[in-house]
Formats: sequence, structure tokens, C-alpha cells
Amino acid sequence: MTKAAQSSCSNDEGSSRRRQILEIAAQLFARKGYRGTSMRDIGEQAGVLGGSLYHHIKSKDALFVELHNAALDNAADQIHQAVQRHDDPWARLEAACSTLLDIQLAPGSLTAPMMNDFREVPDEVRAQLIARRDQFEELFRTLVADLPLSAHIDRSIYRNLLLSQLNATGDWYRDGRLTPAQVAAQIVAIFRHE
Amino acid sequence: MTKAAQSSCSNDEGSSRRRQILEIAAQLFARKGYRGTSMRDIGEQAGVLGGSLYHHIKSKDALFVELHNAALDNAADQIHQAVQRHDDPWARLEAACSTLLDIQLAPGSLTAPMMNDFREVPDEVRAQLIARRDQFEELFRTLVADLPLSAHIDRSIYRNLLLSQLNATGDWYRDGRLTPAQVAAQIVAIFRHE
DNA sequence: CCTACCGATCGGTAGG
DNA sequence: CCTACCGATCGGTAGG
Repeated sequence: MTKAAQSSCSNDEGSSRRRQILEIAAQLFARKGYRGTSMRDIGEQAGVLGGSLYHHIKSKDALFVELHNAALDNAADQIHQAVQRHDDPWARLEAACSTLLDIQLAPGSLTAPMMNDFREVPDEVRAQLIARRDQFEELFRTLVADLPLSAHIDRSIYRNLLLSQLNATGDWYRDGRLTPAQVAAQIVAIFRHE
Repeated sequence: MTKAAQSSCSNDEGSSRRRQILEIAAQLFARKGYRGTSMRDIGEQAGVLGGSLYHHIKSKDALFVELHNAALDNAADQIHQAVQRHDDPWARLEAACSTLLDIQLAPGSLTAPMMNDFREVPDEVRAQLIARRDQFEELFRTLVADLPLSAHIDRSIYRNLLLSQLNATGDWYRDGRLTPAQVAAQIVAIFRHE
């Protein structure tokens, strides 16, 4: 490819290059955490020096927030679609759990590790992350509200337990023995109290 | 106190000073994480410069491993004692969960956050932490093995789900509404399938 | 326990 | 996108 060809479509090239960098950054953040990933690391994977990334992004903080929110947007979309295919409240919950675990447990997943990184991140960043996550978790509030649970179960605690269970699965899951869907089925089986 | 008095009991002073530093370090690690805590931070809380700490410890890595293992030793001890007071398998499990949550959710807890920090830590440190944690979790393997669970429940998954649930509670628990014992009761109620 | 420092690394920028 | 750099901060050490 000639130099002219490289710069001929600067609009397309520019934004696809940006997407490429975002993907690289997401994988590094997911593997090494926020503090464990330097801008120079990201640059190295992208084939440029760290400082050159600032042509595409404003700051490391903004980059992380953007990736985090995009990951949650994507997860929320997929869960929404999966839930719509069922009517029974337990089936809806299991569809949501299964979809979320599919995302969290995918090799090189981005969503899961980022959601558990809150303490590693600067204070101002954390506030933005928490706000976006609260919004995400609203989806589960509805699903849990529709469950025919026995009266003595506190739905707020129940929801927190379920969500933290889903988020923590990435810490112990090693693929091979069970699929994400099977783990989701086990979780829902345990949480099924009528 | 005179200078003579200060140095008169160098043996005692030395080791109690060390314990003091360990406590300060543990609280900082718990609050800010491994990477988020600098030796200078620890020194500042202890009233000395960062470099001066190396009279009492070998390295930041060794300090963290020591604190982590001591916290697990202490937790294992307390759980062991609590479990011994019961015969019924479900009562024993609930005693273990309640004791662990008491430790994890105590304001300024050290155990909980450190157990979830694995990705933040250098590779060689992580290996030591994991080995010690696996040993700790053996305790729960026995407790789960004794439960009269219905045959279709996979005890290995069940144990992982329970443990990750206990470890994740610190992420959403805010004291006031429920005591750690009440949270433990809710968790055991959900996990109770015969 | 301090002074004074080492080499490494960090996020980020100016100027081309 | 690079060169060349900034100021800050890190874990750790020598020598007293």
C-alpha cells in the first residue's frame, strides 16, 4: 500500500484505527487491570509509541470509561434480546444469567474484569463507572421483581447476591468442564426458591 | 519518654514496632489495593520515610504475602472454632459463613479485599497467594461434602459458587440494614437445597 | 531512622 | 505518528 493510499481515506482509516486501538486497550485492561496497563503497553500492541495514542484519545481515564460503558451497553443489549424470547419469569432470569455469563466467561472477555476493578481506578473515574453500572443493574431489578419468590426472601439482597455471583464467576471458572450456560443453569437452580 | 527509655527495650520495641507497621500496611492494602499503596504511603502513616521501612521488612512483595497469609490463618482459626460448636451440617456451614462474613465485612477489614486482589499483584506473589487460598478453601470442601444435597447438584460448582458469593459480599454490603450474620443467613437460606 | 540518591516507569505534551 | 522531553512517582539501597 502506498503512502497516498494510506491517507486517501483518512476519515475511515482514522476511525477504524481508533476502534482497533480501543479493542487492544480493552483486552489489556481486561487482562492486567487499569493500573497494570500503561499507555506504552497499549501503544506497543498497536505498533506505535505511547504518546502517539493521544491523537486518538483524550486520556487514559477517558479511554477506560469509554470502554467500560461500551461493554455494558453491549451486554445490556444482548441480555434484553435474550430475555424477550421468554415469558416465564424463571426462564427470563436464566436467559439473562446465561447471556451475561457467556459474555463474562468468553476467552478474553472485557466486561467482567472491568466491572470488578473499581478500587484500582481514580476516584473521579470510579464515580462514572458506578453510575453506569447501577443503570445496568436496573435490568435485573425488574427480572427479580417478577419472580414468584417466597415472602421471607428479601428481593434487594437476593438481587445483590445474584449479581455478585454472576460477576464473581470469572474468578474461578476455567473452561472445559462446564459451559457458561451450564453454570448459569446451576446458579439459577440454586437461586430458585418458590 | 527519654531517648534511653526508647531504646532500653529494643527487642520488644522492635517487634511491636514491626507489628504496628504490619497493621498500618494491612489497612492501606485493604483500602487502596496492592498497587495503590506505596511504601511511602505506609511510611507516612507510620511516621517515617518509605525507605526506613526496609529495616523491618524485606520487600513490598514479602510484606503483602505475609499479611495475606496471616489474615487467612486468622480467618481459618476463627471459622474452625465456630464450626466445632455445631453438629448439624447446615448449622456448621452457616457458622462458617457467618464467621467469614463477620471478618470480611468488619469496617476496615483486611481479609476480604486482599483475597480479591490477585490480578493486581506480581506473578510470583500471585502464585504464593493462590496456594495459600486453596488451602483455606479446603475447609469449605469438607463442610460442603457433609451437606445432604440432592444428587443433581455438583458439589464442586456449589462450593465455588458459595465461596465466591462470600468473597463478593464486601463489594455491595453497606452496613446498617443487615448484620453480617443476617447476610450469612440469607446466603445459607438460598444455598439450602435438600 | 534519615539523607540522598539510583534506575525505572508513569501519564502526558510540544513541535514537527 | 515520532522525537524528545516534562514532572511525578515508584521500589529499593548505601552509608551514616
